[in-house]
Amino acid sequence: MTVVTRFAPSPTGYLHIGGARTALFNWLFARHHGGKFRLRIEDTDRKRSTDEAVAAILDGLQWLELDWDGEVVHQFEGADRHGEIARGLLDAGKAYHCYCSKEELTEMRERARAEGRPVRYDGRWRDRDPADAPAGVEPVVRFKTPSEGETVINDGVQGPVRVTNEQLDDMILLRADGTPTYMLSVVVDDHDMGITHVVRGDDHLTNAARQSQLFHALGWELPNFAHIPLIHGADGAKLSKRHDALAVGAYRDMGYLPEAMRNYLLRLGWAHGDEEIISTDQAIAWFGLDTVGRSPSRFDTDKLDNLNGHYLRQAEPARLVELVAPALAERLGHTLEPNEIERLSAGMNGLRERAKNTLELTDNAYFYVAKRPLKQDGKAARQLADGGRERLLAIRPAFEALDKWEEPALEALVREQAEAQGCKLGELAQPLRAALTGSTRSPGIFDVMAVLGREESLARLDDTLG
RNA sequence: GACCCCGUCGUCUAGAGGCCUAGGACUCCACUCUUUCACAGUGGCAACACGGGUUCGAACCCCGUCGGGGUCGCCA
Repeated sequence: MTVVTRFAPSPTGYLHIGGARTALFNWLFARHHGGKFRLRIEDTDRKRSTDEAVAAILDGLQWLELDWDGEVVHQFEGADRHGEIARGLLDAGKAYHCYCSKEELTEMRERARAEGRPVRYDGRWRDRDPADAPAGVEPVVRFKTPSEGETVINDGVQGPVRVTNEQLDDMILLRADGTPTYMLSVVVDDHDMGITHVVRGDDHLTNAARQSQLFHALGWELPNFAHIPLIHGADGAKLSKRHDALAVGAYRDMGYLPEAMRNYLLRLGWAHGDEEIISTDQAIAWFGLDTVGRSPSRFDTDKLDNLNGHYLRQAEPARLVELVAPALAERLGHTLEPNEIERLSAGMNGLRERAKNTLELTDNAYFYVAKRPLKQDGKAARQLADGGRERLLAIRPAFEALDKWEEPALEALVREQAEAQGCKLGELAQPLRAALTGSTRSPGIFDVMAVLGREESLARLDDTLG
């Protein structure tokens, strides 16, 4: 059997962290088994679905590099097919028309709640004579839920979950306007698309019982269900708008790398022994539903940052330059010139060691392309004022005379000069850093000098000495 | 409220009856390295929710309590 999974978001908002992880698990599971990963947009609620949301979801998935197989399925396009299925159920006596008004339903629920009874539709139209139908009321179609026995979901993550059937009321299949509901559409689509494994959030667990009843009524084979625990905010509550920066796109904007995001999301609810840094290939090889945890987890930015820093240090300089270039260009007011890009590329090795996201990387990289004369920050200015300028002045000729403007030679020279001046290396290196970078924190100063080159280095030096 | 799920360091987790005086990672602290900041390395703080069973033996099995979460829509 070829494994077919799907990610089925509803396009009512952006792709959030929880959805992203669901997508990741589905993707990983499919890739692990050499199967298919399908994407289906659950847009049966016409009022709330938007094209912008669809675009945002696709965009988020693409950023995370979770590629789907085949065409994107838009659920609503199958409305006719879903309607047919519902009518078939009606003909088979497995569904019926219900003429309850919304007011009636609200009242029913309120009374049930007040009396402490389970809140659900009481099935009042289930066996009623259709001749009783009030005139002018468009009925909904409800599914005749088995009233006795229990429904057992053998969940791939949660294990067997039993729900007594009397707990489940007769769900609506077709709305009064004839459009299918989600409950109907998922079942039909999952069947039609040959979905073998339904991997989704825990919040769908009870839905699985209802859906399983529909599968049975239709005589269709049940897919394997796996309900993964939800991700909560740092405060332990369900992820919501209060927890800012939920959209995966927001993480991209905050300078996170997709591979870091994938690694982080993977470790939320899933583990492979003590492994922490897991490449995507390795994840595909190792991933399985059986090792998915059962308890919800909290989103922890610190860990994400740490992982992002790790992947940043691994990233190719050229790629990082590309990521950093737009923001730098904006700050500079012009698109980067070839020599600037070259300088950034050369400096990236030292730069990427010191940033945990590309925003920080951008800030740290700025001095390489900044126009002279550089502005010194407070601490840097102090370094120069506290005798630093004099010491630099004293070694300036030695720089001028240096043969090879390369890191080892530069370092040797400064060490030599420090000894000659009878000062510590730092007393020379720090003012140098202040003059060349405008800051007291930067990559190794000899690295910086080599990247900057003789001409630029001396020019920056003179800016502060003159 | 009813039903369902969950409960190991602050966080993510390993653990599938003896290998556990509970391991790793992040955070935090100290030290080492060091021209700064980082990185890296070393060390440290820190957990089996509670109460009963079962068993020679329980973080692991059972029951209860408490706590957290989810679902109860003509939303998905």
